[in-house]
Amino acid sequence: MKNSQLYKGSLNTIIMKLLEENGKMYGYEITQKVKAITAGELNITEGALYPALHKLEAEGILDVEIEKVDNRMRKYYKLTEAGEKETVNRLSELEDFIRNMQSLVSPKPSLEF
Amino acid sequence: MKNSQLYKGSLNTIIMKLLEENGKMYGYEITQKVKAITAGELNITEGALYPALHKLEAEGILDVEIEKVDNRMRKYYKLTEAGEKETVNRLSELEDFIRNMQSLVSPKPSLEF
DNA sequence: TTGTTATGTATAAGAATCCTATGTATATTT
DNA sequence: AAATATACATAGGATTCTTATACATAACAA
Repeated sequence: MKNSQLYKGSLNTIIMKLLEENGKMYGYEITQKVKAITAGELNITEGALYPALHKLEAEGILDVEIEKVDNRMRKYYKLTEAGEKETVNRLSELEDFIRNMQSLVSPKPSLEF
Repeated sequence: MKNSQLYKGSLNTIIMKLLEENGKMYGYEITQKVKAITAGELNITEGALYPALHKLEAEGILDVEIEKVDNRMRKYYKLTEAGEKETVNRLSELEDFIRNMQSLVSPKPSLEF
């Protein structure tokens, strides 16, 4: 896992965005989707994912629905109504964050020349 | 302070980038610079900043130089040679991070239509 | 002159997030 | 038969950050 510390704090936003986009997903599916989208660069560990899902559920952001596929358990998560609203906020925060980090890293050249 | 969790893990990179750009800076100056660049959106707390500076110094990333200005103490930090090399890596990681987060949030539209 | 704000550094206690390691279980591939 | 993939779960520890507190000087406002 080559995850840098930078990803710390972004897991909830990632989960919520993927659920907003895909309707419902189960944990293992989320890890694979993230790996695919980031070309293998970001690997979400189970030790981070499952507690995060449980917490989001406890907070009323996610609903869970258990299915049995191929004799194996799957817990499908989807956004609640409150979760959808909160997702909008989180994505807005993410945009601000990215914009601010880019400002810090690529400062606008001054116009004195 | 309206800092979201997203900034967690990015403080070291921010400090190193600012020092790379400005040569040497002291703690309070860093907080003000960040506040200015982000239009007040990111406020670095002392409780986060000073331990971070001390750790970077202990790791050999930063050198410190104490000055007395206006009867008040200032501790100027600057990158060591190792620190400059490490800064290149950190900035590269930050670029990857931002790119990956943008991929997750703004998925490329599929071309099937 | 007295209080507040700004400047400047520092640390302790706790919260939050994540990683590592481990555990359980079934299905598929080698 | 063994290894890998699928699928969920948690305990222990590391790391990072917030909150609160502390000390000290300078500048400004009431």
